[in-house]
Amino acid sequence: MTHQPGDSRAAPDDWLAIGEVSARTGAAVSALRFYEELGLIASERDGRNQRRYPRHMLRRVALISVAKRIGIPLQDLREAFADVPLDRPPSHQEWQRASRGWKRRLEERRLTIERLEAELTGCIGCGCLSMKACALLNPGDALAEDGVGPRRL
Amino acid sequence: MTHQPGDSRAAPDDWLAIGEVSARTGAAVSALRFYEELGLIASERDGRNQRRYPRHMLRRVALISVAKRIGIPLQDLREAFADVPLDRPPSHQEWQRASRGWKRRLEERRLTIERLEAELTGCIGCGCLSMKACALLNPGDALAEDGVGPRRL
DNA sequence: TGTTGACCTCAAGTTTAGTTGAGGCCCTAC
DNA sequence: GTAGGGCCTCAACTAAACTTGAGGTCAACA
Repeated sequence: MTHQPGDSRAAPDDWLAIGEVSARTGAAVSALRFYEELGLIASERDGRNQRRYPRHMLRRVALISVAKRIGIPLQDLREAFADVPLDRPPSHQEWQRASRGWKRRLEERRLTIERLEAELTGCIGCGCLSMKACALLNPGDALAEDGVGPRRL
Repeated sequence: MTHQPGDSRAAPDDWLAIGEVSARTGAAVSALRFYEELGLIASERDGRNQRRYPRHMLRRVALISVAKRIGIPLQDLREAFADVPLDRPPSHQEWQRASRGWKRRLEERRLTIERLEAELTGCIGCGCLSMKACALLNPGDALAEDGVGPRRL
């Protein structure tokens, strides 16, 4: 038979208490409850009505933390996670698909930063005193939009 | 003599009205007033008590917009701008120094993302089903901290 | 026995980054 | 001469992402 969250005979590490998840992921306990409210993560309850998390939830929390760090809003995460099941460990395929979506987002973000770095390198060279030549100030500059390269450089 | 903001004889493009700055930078008028309140930008007033911005302020606003886009909080921007004067166009040196500070911040951010991309590539390869090998889940992982590389990979 | 400690719920507060609205000034154009 | 546009201030509101606090349960430990 399978171990259940309320099953005291279950191996202690099969299901994690909220404090453990917090300790292992670095996310605050209150944040974890909040993510659950948003539907970003899920838990079962044990006999004492306490949350028990399956191990695969750690991965989700880790991704949420990282996304936060690089400024991706939680709403976007919901979409990114759309095809990854909450109630069971994702299959290889499901996880692959989600990972690829993630990579796309990360790449976009990295490219934005790389473009900006290139701009600034130009600025350092020229002192950026020439307002007309500064790509940062190009009106309607791609830096303020999505996915398109700067008009200059 | 130098043109002043209240000087109606000044060339029309020497000083910009808030609406113009908004149009050229993409920042909302209300956001510009807000940035001014925070001390991130500054303006003079013309004879009608309307804000007039020197051209070099466009560059600051552009940087603020970009920083926002990649998730850098405005407080950090204050520090980044600490050595760049508000009241006059920054000198070549001042701008160079600030630009270098910016580059450092951008690089950090880019590296974080690059590391995460590398992690995810690994995950796509392995399906990330092996919880013990997944660097994302390494407890106390550097991804949740500052400037230190991941323990794995 | 009692007192920690980890957990629970629900409501309210906080911070960041603004937006929206009311009420008003001044200039221009019909 | 009045309507509209662009600007002004100040106060209040919003949304995201949490945190904090009050009040309570349960189990283990001294």
